[in-house]
Amino acid sequence: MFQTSNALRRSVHSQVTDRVGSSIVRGEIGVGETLPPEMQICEMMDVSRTVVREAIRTLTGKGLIESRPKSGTRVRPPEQWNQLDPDVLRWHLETAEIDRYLAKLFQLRSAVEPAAAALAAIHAGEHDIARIRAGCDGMDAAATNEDFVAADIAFHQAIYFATRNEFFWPIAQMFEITLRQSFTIAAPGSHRPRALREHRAVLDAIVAGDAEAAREATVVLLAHSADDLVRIRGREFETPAARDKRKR
Amino acid sequence: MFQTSNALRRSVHSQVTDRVGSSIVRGEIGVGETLPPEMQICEMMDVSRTVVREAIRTLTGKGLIESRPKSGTRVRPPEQWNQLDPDVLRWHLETAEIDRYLAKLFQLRSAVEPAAAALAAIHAGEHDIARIRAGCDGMDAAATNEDFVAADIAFHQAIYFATRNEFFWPIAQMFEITLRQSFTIAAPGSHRPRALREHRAVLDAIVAGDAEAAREATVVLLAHSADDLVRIRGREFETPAARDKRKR
DNA sequence: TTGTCATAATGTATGACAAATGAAATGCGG
DNA sequence: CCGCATTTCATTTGTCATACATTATGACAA
Repeated sequence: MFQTSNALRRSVHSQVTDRVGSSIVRGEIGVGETLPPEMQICEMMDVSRTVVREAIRTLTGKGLIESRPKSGTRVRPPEQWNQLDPDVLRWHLETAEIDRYLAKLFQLRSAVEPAAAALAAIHAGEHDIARIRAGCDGMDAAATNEDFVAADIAFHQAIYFATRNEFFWPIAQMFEITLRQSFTIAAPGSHRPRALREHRAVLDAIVAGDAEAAREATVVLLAHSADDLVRIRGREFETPAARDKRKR
Repeated sequence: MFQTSNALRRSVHSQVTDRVGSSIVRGEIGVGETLPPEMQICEMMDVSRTVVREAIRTLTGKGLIESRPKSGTRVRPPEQWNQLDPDVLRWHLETAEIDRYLAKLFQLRSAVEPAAAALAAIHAGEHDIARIRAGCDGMDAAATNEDFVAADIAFHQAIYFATRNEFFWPIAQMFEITLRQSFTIAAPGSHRPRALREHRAVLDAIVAGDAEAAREATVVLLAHSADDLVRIRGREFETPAARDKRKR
């Protein structure tokens, strides 16, 4: 391991994009403020203006900043960021408040994944089902915890792709980044048998083409997953339903 | 109206980004194929290499392409595109198959918005509620159909922001683009009273802090909205539940 | 208040060189 | 003469430097 994952080898403008983007997301620059003029950034990071401009272009494309002649390049309000962009997400995860972000992502997942399973039950083709089944089998055969997590991720991703709805795909992409973190911490080996059973239930419902069954099975799966997360990492991972139940 | 919306006045690299991105999304270049060398694009569009490179950088940031020295710039598989990116979405909507894309977006909306309303019921602050209420009032007071749609959009957006979960925000952003199209076509004036009543029901549930009620009210609202879309634009807008019901 | 202008920042153009890599050319042993 | 490894070459992207164009801000003056 000579490199920080895949960050060191990359091109110069990627590194600049990372440094600037990261400092924006972690709030070092503040909404509405302007970042230093391009030439000044060039000097600070010892790169050419070409590189800085291409980095700025990338960040503009992600909605983080907007620039005008004379007035400079300003940080846009976070409501306009592409929060689902993999890079933006990664910069978020570098923050100290990882648990809060994982919890919020789990909220989104809880909203989307049952519907994704229902759509998968309707639209999945042979290839899709093969991929989902491969995920199940991989979880079954997994020797190490790492293999188990990888298969688990593949399973869930396959469901998103099986919706045949491309707007679900980037959400799956995103989960790949985060599930890897939350699962490795939150999946105690003792729960594997139950997890496996619940995954197979989702698979069966999709194979049968039963949308409602697939939705319900996914809800159950996520609820138990949330229970684990609550137990291990705290109440932030609670679903609204569970919260209501506790409050009463 | 001297310009094609806001496309003509913009910077040169934005225009190049649009042209290239659009032609990729509409499949003129094909997955895995390489687009022409930078210099060639420069000649074709009569711009400098600086501009072309910045456009390519933007598209790379959206996941559409990846480039390597010597081998050129290739189109990545659509699974890796940031399909929720506003630009990518816009390029999609230029396609002939608008209905299919609107239908898919509605599927995502049906999945996300009930959960968003539930979260809003828990987390909304005074400011959030004021915005949601303003949306309702705006719908009530709307003279023209355009005003009505604008208020409607503001209402739904406010709910997404009220979740206090930034990962829901870009989805709201996206809907702003598309709701404007589907609503203007699919909202017959005769249904306004019912729509207004249902919107107020969501608002009331959020104000009361009742997550489950907010979810249910949103489900109802969306179901009726889907009915309208099905009636006007076709079966593609059907929800899975409605589809099951019809099949039985 | 209004209009004009200087100024500072981004936007665009051009030319040169570095680095990487795929493919052709080459050399060697069989 | 053929097959395989090696080397060389050429093409394309990546980076740098410089110059000029464009635009909007803020100050100044009528």
